Formats: sequence, C-alpha cells, structure tokens
Amino acid sequence: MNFADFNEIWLADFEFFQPDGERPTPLCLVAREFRSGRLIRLWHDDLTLLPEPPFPIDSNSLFVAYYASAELGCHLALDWGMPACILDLYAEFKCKASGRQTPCGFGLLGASTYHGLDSIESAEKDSMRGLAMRGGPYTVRERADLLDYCQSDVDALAKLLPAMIPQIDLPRALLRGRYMTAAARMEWNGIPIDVPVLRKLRSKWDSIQDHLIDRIDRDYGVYDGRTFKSERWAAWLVEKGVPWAHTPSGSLALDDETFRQAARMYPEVSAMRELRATLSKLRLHELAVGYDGRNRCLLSAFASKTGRNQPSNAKFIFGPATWLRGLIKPAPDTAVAYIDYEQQEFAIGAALSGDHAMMDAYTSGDPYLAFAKQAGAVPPNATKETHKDERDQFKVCALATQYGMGATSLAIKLGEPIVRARELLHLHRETYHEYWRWSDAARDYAMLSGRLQTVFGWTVHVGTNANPRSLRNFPIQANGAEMLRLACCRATEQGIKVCAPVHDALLIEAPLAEIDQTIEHCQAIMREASEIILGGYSLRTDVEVVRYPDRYMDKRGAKMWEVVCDLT
DNA sequence: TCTATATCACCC
DNA sequence: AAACGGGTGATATAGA
Repeated sequence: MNFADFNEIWLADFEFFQPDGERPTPLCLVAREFRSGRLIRLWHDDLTLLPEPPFPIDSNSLFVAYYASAELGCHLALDWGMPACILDLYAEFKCKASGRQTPCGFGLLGASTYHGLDSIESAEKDSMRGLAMRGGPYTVRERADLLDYCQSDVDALAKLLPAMIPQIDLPRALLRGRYMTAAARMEWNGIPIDVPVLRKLRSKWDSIQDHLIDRIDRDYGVYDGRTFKSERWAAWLVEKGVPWAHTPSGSLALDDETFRQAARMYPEVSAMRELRATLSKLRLHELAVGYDGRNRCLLSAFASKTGRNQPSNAKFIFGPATWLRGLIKPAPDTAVAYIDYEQQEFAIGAALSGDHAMMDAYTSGDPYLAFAKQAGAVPPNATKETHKDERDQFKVCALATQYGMGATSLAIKLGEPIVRARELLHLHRETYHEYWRWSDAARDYAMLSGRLQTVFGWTVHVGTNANPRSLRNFPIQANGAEMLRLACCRATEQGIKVCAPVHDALLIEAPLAEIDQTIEHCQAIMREASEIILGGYSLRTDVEVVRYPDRYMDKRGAKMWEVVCDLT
C-alpha cells in the first residue's frame, strides 16, 4: 500500500461550534486535493444542503486531517458517510515525536514547527477559536475570517503532509486513522446520565459540605469556610502534642496515609481524617452533559505516551471517583453494559512474553491463585475461599510487578515485613522466568535503540535517562491500548452503539430486547481483538449489565452513593 | 491578586 | 536521588 495508490488525497478541516456536552455544529469546511490543488470552501448553509461530502470518500481516496475525530464528528452531524481511508497527522506526529521534546506541543502548529515549517500565529488561532466557540450568528466579515482561518490550517496541512510522508508507515497509519472514526462515533453517542439526580447533587453539594464541616470542625477549628488551613492544623497538632510527618519540601504531609498512621496512636485525629476523605470525594462541577442528557467530551485519542485516550477527568463521567458513576442511567427501554477485559495486563504480559506458566495461570481463570499455586505457596486444591489471604498477597504482587514496584513499597502496600515482599517478588521472577527475560529485553532494547513500539507500531521515544519501570510497562499498557482501539473500531463498524472506551473496557448501549445479544457480539469482538494483538491468544471479558430503570453502580462507590443520597 | 509549584486524590 | 506505570485536576501555599 502506497500513497501513489490513491487517486485523490483530500486535506480537510472544519470549524465547528460545540458547547460542553453537545454534539458539534459544523460552521464551515475547507478541503483541498493535494496533487491538483483543487480547493473547496463551504459555509454552514451550503454544507447542510449536501447529502454527501464534496469529495470522494471511497477506498480510492485518502482523507487527511489533523485530529480527525473532530472532522469526522462533523461528518456525523451532516449525516455524511465516513471516509474509508483516513490519515491523521496528529496521530502520526505523536507516533513520531512521542517522548521527544517538541518546541510547540502536539498541535498542528507544533507539528509544523517541528518539521521546520511556518504556520499561522497561535494568537490568531486563539482569536479564531474564540469566534467559533461563540457560536452564530456571524457577520459576513466573520464568515470570511473563519473560512480564511480554516483554509490556513488546510494549507499548513498541505505543507506538513509531504514533510511527514517519508516516515509514515501507511497501513498502520490507516489503522490509527480508522480509530478516529470510532472515536468520533463514541463522542457522538455519549453516555446516558440521570439529569434530575445530577441537578439535585449539584445544587445541594455546597450545603452538604458545609454541613459536614460544621459538625466535625467545631472540635478542631482548622477550616476557613471550605478551605483546610494547614497552619491551623499545625497549631492544633502542637497544642495536642501530636507528632506529624513532613513532605520532602518541609511542609506538613496531608495525605490520607499520614492521617491513618497518626490516628492509630492519636484517635482524636480520626474524625478529621474521615471528614477530609469524604470531602475529597465530592467533585462534579464540570461534568459535560448535553441538553439530551448525554455525557460527551473529547476522548483525546492517542493523548498518552502509551496511546491511551485521556479524556478530561472533570468532564468525563469515568474520570471522578467511582461513586459518581451512579449517575449513569439508561434511558427508558434501553440498557447499558460495561464490558471489561479480565486481568488484561497480566494476560498481555503472558502472551507477548510467551511465558507458558503465566499463560496457564491466566487460562486457569484465576491468575492470582494460580500464581500462588505455581509458586508452591498454596496446595493445588486451594481456592479463593480457603486461601484468601495468600491469594490477595499474590494478587498485589502480580499487579506490582507490572509497574516495577520494589520490595519496600510492596511491603508497605501489603502491611508485611520487607522480607516477605522480597520473597514474593522473587517468587514472581522464579515462576515467570520467560516473562522477566522478555521484560528485561524490552528495557534493554529501549535503551539501545531509543524507542519502543507496539505490535502495530505505536511508538515512544526514550532518552538515556529513561525510567526503567516505564520501559517495562510500555509494551503492556500500549498494547492494551492497541487492543481496545481495535475493539472500538470493530464494534462501532458492526453497528454496536459504543458510549465510551475506558482503557480496558467498553460501555455499550442497546434496546432492552437486544442487549443480551449485543453483549455477546461485543464480547466476541473484544476476544477477536485480543487474538489479533496477541498472536491468537484469547482474553476473557467481564460484563456488568444495567437495565432501565436501574442505575449503574460500581461496587467500590455504592457506600458513598448511599451516604450522599441520604444527605440530599 | 494572579500565577507557578507542590502535593494529593482519583481513574485504569 | 529515588525506587509504582500511564494520566487529569483540585487545592493550598509560595512567589511575583
């Protein structure tokens, strides 16, 4: 596959209006055919008259954009078809420069500058973006300005493309472009939200906080309104003669762990700890919910070094604490399902390293218990119930190794002596010998070559000062991201309504009558995606179904949800 | 008073 | 020197 195989190469950019939580409204489109230079400029009124894009979108044409999910969202808004072949220069630039210093970030301007090209001033960009965000109506002059600005981005794209072509791995680039279609569809769908309850929470939030602070802080006097004053806390500690830990920079350590430790010796600290923990979990200001009651926001595809999506935690319902997911509620006659890979990272490590013991552990259905058995720590007939404590320790150990945790941290996490942590880590190395050889090799390869890649070529660049734990983690996390992207592509292409991707999970939606078969379909797709990424190795998935009129509830957040509901 | 930095909490 | 990967974002305090 080659650029020359395409009859036409269209560079496209839309300006659009999109308030938080809403779908985009296209304002204008500029498109230019790369080789002929043919130019199309269309304002909103003309766009809406077109039943199809003013350029071909079949597989003989290449659609080029910068962060294409925005353009593709406009296609959805106009009820246009999706281009068969998409090249997203944002994704390609990320691939090329991820981990490297870029003088002006990862926007179109950054990519142009990186390649020694001039493009428009960022000040002009800001003012035009402001104009688009303002929304209509627009004067004749403003329309012309927006179209000119839109065209300047297309012109920049036209310069950027030839600069980047020599290093683009086209088949894999098209796979990344394909994901942008899936991202656009997911951003379009959004997540159904219980708006009446959201409204209630928002309106009562401050008074709940005040109520809690009033009740507890009268014994301490450390809050100024809703603000915790560390000076006052320091004074209280001195008055009570309570010794306290400090951060490296010398200020008071105020993390929950410090409070927990202190509360053991000085029980009067407990109430303040509880108060802080409760207050810290109360955040829901910016959640982006549209007039149709759907949570929508930019998924920020390919944003992280490992290629994960990184949507705003404030805007995205899966960002804040888990109890807020109680706000997810399917509309009448529909259901949602949260389908996630079981122990995805453990399985990826097992399969990519070819460690048979580790693969067997995954296949057993309970990798952590299997690990304990393989290590000889529990008898072969042990179960979750008979050896819960041992299983928990091996679970924590297995997860810790994925991030390269050391014995000291593991010991703290387990509440066990450091010798026990060392023993567990040693058992992991002994039991999963091949895995460690593979992990060492990834680290060494990265240090020698200066980069790491996934099976489909997502790349990170590393310097000589790279963190070895990041290097070991990259193949696992980044191939996991690759797997979920593929699943998103197939699911959306096969007509499944995907509301959101969540790193190792999909939230899908279907009419009540179809939900069961849709779940099966989606699970099959996710399994196939794992097989494609892992050379035939299959991952299992878990499902949580929520049918109208129930609401979604994460186990971890159920208690907090109750507490809050009692106070409202 | 505004901004930068450090710290912390949360997610997978 | 630290030793838990990838993130976003709120908050408190220090500094301009």
